[in-house]
Amino acid sequence: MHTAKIVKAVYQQLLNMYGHQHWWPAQTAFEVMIGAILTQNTAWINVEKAIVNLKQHKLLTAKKISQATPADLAELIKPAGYFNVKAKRLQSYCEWFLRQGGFSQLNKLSTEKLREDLLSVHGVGPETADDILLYAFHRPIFVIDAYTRRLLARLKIIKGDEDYETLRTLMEAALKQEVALFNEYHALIVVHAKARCRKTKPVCESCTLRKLCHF
DNA sequence: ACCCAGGGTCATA
DNA sequence: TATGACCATGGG
Repeated sequence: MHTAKIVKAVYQQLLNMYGHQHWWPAQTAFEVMIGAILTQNTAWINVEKAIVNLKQHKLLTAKKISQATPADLAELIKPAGYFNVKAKRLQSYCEWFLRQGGFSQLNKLSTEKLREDLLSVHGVGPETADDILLYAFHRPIFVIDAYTRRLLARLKIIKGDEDYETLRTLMEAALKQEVALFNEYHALIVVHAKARCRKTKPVCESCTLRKLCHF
């Protein structure tokens, strides 16, 4: 299967184009987890505003978030959209996090067990769980998002309607199981997607991987 | 005015 | 199991 060769070549190309990204854009592992939930189907710029609000009100801890009223929490995260839904999700997550004993206890779990537990939390689906596993717990899990799916479809590696696990298995099978590599690759895919050709600029001149452009 | 953004859950057939 | 509705702000 030379799928692996293509996947590796794309990584090298993206790295040449954009350089190292040092992700996730957050100051602490806890902030990574909150951001992962807030960014569900939402532009990151809006998530940043919500996180700033949480910081300003000193609510960026598991205890504070779980103790806040849903209405107060919703008000602060408003810029991130879906604020009522996400307020509940943040609280479900923080209650679970505290119940499990926080990082000190969760770090002891195997990656498989931790993933299973994360997925059991209301509001945490596969991508959010994998964001958290990779960027907050530093586990070798490849994050699949809409950009990754489009990219693979564009490269004719997939049709596009495959399920999440199929794509994750595909990417993980093509690469060395290294946290740093998975971290960088997913970040590069997102950065490339953000820098993609716009409607106002149908041809991306600087893009040496034109076939990867999404528009 | 329209489209989409670093998804997930729930109801229906 | 497989679609569809729903959640909602903000920038292009």
